[in-house]
Amino acid sequence: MKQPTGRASSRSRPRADALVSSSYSRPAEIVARDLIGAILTSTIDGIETAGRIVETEAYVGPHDPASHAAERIGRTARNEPMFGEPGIAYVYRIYGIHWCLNVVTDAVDFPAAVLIRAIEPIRGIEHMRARRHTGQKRLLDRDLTSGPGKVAQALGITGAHNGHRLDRAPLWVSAGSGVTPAAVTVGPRIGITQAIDWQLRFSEARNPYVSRGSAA
DNA sequence: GGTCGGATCATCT
DNA sequence: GATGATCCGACCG
Repeated sequence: MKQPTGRASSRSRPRADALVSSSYSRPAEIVARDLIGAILTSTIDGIETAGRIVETEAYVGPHDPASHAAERIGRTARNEPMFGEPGIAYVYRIYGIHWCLNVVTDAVDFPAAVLIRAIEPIRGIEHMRARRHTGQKRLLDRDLTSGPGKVAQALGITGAHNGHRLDRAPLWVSAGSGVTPAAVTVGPRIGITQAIDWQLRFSEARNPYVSRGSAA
């Protein structure tokens, strides 16, 4: 769709409250820690939903054997966004069923990313419930977004958002109220078979919206 | 409370 | 042809 000359649409203009690109130009494990407490908002399909990030995982570079861009794999069509600009989304399909949202970090041509594993719903909760609803049972609030596949489904995130700059509609990250280091729990990543002892999962301590399997 | 298996497909060997 | 940064329902206790 063409825009009138001299005026960008709100869809392509950065949000004033969005985190700036330099926030992401740091090692993934630093960004992953800092994103705890930040706000993730989507306006996909005309529906606004938002949540507070409460759990992340860092995939720190080619030396990280659990990364989609590990050295042994190299640069491929799938992991290409991880080599791109810090602050863009890397969205991939897993198990043929679910979508997972990552934020690309560090530097161009250095593949690193932060997986958004869980958020605490803030706005559009009934829309999230409608998107997540599958069976007969009404989902508890804490089951709406307590896992990476759930976050994507609740917010309407799909492969269509792969490579999207996360400082603007329809999907962006903005600063939250801030979380002290003492309130962040660090532990091993989940669902991987390589580097299982690397302490690269970050979650807000005692938050009921973190995924199952998260350490106390 | 915990564990188990099926769903389902893009990606890479 | 095998695998996977997951989820959910079924079943057991």
